Amino acid sequence: MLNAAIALADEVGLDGLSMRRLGQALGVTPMALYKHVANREELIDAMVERIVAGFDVPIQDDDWRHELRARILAARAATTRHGWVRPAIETRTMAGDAVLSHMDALMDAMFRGGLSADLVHHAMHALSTRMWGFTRDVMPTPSLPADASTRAAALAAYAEAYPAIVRMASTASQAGADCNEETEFVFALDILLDGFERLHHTGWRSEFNA
Amino acid sequence: MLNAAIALADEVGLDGLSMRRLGQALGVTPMALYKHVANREELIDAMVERIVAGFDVPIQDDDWRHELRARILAARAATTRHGWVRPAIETRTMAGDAVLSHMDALMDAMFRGGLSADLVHHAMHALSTRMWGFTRDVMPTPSLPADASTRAAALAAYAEAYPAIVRMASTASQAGADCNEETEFVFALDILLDGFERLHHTGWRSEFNA
DNA sequence: AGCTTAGGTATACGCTGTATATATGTCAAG
DNA sequence: CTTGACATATATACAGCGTATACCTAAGCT
Repeated sequence: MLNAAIALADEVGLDGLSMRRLGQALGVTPMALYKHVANREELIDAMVERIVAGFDVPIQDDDWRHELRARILAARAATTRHGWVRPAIETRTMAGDAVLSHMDALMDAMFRGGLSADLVHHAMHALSTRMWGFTRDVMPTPSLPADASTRAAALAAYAEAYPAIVRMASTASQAGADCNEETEFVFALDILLDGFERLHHTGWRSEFNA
Repeated sequence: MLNAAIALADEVGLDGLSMRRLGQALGVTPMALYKHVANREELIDAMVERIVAGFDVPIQDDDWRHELRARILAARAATTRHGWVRPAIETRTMAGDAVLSHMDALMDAMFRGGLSADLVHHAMHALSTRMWGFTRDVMPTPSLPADASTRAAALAAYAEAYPAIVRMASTASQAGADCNEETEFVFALDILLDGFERLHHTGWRSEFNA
């Protein structure tokens, strides 16, 4: 049943995963599902646990920075394979075993690297959902009309109202293959990891502990 | 009507804001709302625009880093006053005028600070929803039983399964007043801004542009 | 043989967004 | 003063949702 639910969610998304549809996919009455799961939320909990438990982390004993990176990129590989995982994780209200294990592994790596409990704590918050390998993308901006004549006018009006956006959007880097979700994700992740490392080396302490 | 919708959402959350309830709050049939708004999504769009347009940014011409910080903290002040804004922004599929203006202002500050279009582009992605002043918090972990005897056993089992979590959770910093959403937000924001600045000074370029 | 129990079914309730068709009240033009 | 247009509110209805409740059936154990 979990497999069927995951397959269905892969196909129709989290919103499309209704108890009725899942029942239909299994050739069973919707209410039959409630013999296996208390309610829809619990079903989604179990689906998330299944995915998180399956994170494929490459074995390596390297420094903490590399381990964190590897674990998070492993999470990313799994969570991007299943589009529904993002909204699912974002709406979970309680961590399950697999979720706790992932978090524990990240924190353990930092502890082994010598980071203070203080810094580990803040680092986890700073990572936020990035520890699961995803971020909300910046909101999509309206696209220009296809028609050539109206397009120029629209672009001009656009450049007047939002000059910085247009300036950025018209650079080669944005138009080129560089604007890639994976690249952006790693860029931000490395800034955070660099930041943690720097604070660690300079003996940072939170105000509360200073 | 927008005011009523915002007031209702403040009270019952975004999910609680149904067309029927809003109609009731206005003493009007649900379908009456559709004379003013195409559908529920468009209503939420308008609500978000209203909030974003009301960001209260303190005037200052300082360096780009301070301006970004001030704008984002202004956004945070507004979006945390209304709990529904987070889920609302996260589900918007297209940026409106106010949203574009906010993004434009952030990018403009960076351009005036001399950052390359390349870096500005990546920085915006790295900020992600943080540019609106919020982050998903790390998932809540189960709390220990209140009963003293079972509590000790639960804690022991917990420490066995998730040693790093327990180690972190049992430090003073976490138990104390330091674990504060605001503090965590600023901590992560400053790491990102520091990172942008550092990359700017060392003349970073994306691989694509290298 | 009889009981428990796991699993499936049927029906129904209250909730959602919204399509469609109809009514009302205001105001400008003839 | 009437007439028609337009903005607004209404009434009804449909398809979907999660799930409470009650019932049934077959397998397994004592």
